[in-house]
Amino acid sequence: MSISTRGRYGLRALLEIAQNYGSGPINIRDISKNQKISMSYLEQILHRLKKAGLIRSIRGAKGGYLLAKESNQITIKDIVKVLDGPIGVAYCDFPNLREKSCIGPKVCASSILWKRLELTIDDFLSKVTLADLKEEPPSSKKGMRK
Amino acid sequence: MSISTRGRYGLRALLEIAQNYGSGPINIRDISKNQKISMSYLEQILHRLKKAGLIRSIRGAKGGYLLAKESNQITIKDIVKVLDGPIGVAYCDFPNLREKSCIGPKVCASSILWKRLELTIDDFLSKVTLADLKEEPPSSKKGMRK
DNA sequence: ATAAATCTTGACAAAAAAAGTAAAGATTTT
DNA sequence: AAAATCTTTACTTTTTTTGTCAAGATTTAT
Repeated sequence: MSISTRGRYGLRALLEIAQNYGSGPINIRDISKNQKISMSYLEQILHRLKKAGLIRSIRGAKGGYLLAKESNQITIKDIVKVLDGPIGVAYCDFPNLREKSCIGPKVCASSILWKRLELTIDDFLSKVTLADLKEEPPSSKKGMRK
Repeated sequence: MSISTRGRYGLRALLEIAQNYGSGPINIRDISKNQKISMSYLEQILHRLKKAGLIRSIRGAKGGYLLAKESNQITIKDIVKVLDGPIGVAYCDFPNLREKSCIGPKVCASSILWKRLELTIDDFLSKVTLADLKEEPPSSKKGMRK
């Protein structure tokens, strides 16, 4: 009942990228440094996020990563789904029974419970976007660090 | 983001025990047969549930397991907690930094998110009890409560 | 054009967690 | 006393997670 480190790292990387909006693409090396995640592992994670259409990349010198959509269009659910797989809390414990598709009402009762839990989580995660978590842009009086 | 098989099996075993209310204790062998879970594994699971005070056991011939409380006093959260451990969706990724307890606002934003998710799940699971999932005893009409 | 920076991809390995098995022992009822 | 049943611990296997490594492809700046 927990989020994998891949999921957590992915969210942090995305926040880093989102934060950088307006300063052009941010490269893996910087994300790695700021978030203390190894470059190799980051490559894997970012590749998944890219394949899923959440970010896009620019190659070559001065390249890096950018959000593929506005940060308020990217939900946490999207991210978790890409990095942790679908939310599936539990599937039927007897998917392969020939005689009937389900062993009986007791099992069904629990299956239904897990399904409802899944929907609850899903609902929560699809209502929060990257924008909700993003720091305000460092425009005003406060000195900004790069 | 899923329930372990131990948790799922445990819930099913408990439903089996709850179902049997009024017919005295039910033994491991029967639960094992009905739910298709190995006796050895069940022993492990039931022992945890007993230690946690959710069920009690009667030894010797004609012995078996009983709920330790009314089925409406046992929440799914109780069960999951015993079998899957506490819900903890995610902890701080940098618990050991000496300088400060947190690396910065970006990390905090995600930590807070995971904490809120945790509370959401927790809330859901503590509102459902075994009684809500239990089948009606065979004599009565088939009423479905919410 | 070329070199350097950067993303891309696939294979592999170490570590941790989950799932399950086995067996000897203790207790109680009949 | 025997049989049924729960108790407990140790161990093994399997799966998942968490990464590392390395060669390759692409693009930009000069």
